[in-house]
Amino acid sequence: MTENTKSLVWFWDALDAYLSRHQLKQTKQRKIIVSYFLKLSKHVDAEVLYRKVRGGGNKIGLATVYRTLNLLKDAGLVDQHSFADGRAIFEISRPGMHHDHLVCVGCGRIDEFENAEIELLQKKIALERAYVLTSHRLDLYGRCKSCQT
Amino acid sequence: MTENTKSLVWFWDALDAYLSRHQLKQTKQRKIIVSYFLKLSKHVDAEVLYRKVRGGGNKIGLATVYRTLNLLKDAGLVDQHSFADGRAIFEISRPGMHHDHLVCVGCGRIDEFENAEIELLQKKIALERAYVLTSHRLDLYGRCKSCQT
DNA sequence: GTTGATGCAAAGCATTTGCAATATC
DNA sequence: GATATTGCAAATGCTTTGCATCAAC
Repeated sequence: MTENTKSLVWFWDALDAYLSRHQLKQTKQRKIIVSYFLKLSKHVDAEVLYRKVRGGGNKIGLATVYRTLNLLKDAGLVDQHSFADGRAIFEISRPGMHHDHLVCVGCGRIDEFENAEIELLQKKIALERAYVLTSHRLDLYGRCKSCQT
Repeated sequence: MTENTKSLVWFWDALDAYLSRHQLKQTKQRKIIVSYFLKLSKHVDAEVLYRKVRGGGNKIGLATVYRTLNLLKDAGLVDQHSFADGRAIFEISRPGMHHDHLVCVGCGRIDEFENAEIELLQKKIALERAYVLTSHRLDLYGRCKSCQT
């Protein structure tokens, strides 16, 4: 277990709890995939994760990577987010800590931000239009410092 | 020419100009597709437009609908927007009049809104992170009045 | 009669699914 | 040993593309 994953014992615990609670099985591919997922920084995309796993010498199918990611999503442990280019990224869910993304169109880098004022304004807008909000998506696209020629 | 399209002469003019400027041809399928596009209200999706066109007794391929929509997009006459469910919608571009969307997860209805304060806050955030913004996307998902059981 | 446009079917892309083989409980 | 899981390939849904045929200039 690496430095990185060591601090994420809660994640493994929550996953174990979810698995037994749903009589799902603890398999070695799930362990491998999850540990690579945790080793990658935030904003993991399925293809990249798959390549990392394969690169580590494990012969696991892409479908299993997707299935595992979906499992984590169902368990409420990760959030899925899809960007304008069609790819989806997964990140460890930090309940109550909502944030939005700033995506660099040059290098693909993703930064996060939170803004309470914006959230408030969104609620106000929904209220005015008589919508009951379930979620929202705010992505800012632009060039990060190092991609501004 | 219907009521609806009559008021959109500028659209046809701009399209004609674009076509000749790029030595592209004025075809009957383009005319048909565009007139159906203009007849549909805002937020047109390719599949729906295709069905309308076919419903009108025209045998035009789906690919041509997509090609025409992309042409309009290249001409700067329509904007494309894609929602969380993967479908894309096209709408007449109203330069300078940026707006965001409120999407009903129940019936698929789409409302629009603009909020200068939010735009301003976005600019502020980008500035703080040293990003040069190129675009953004803000979608609010929820249930509209008639979908609140 | 060039050159661009169309229709169709095939290809892409990211993701999901069916199914027989296999690992976990 | 029952049942969930895997790997693979095939299927998906939306959109694009290749190509021979056809229409616009």
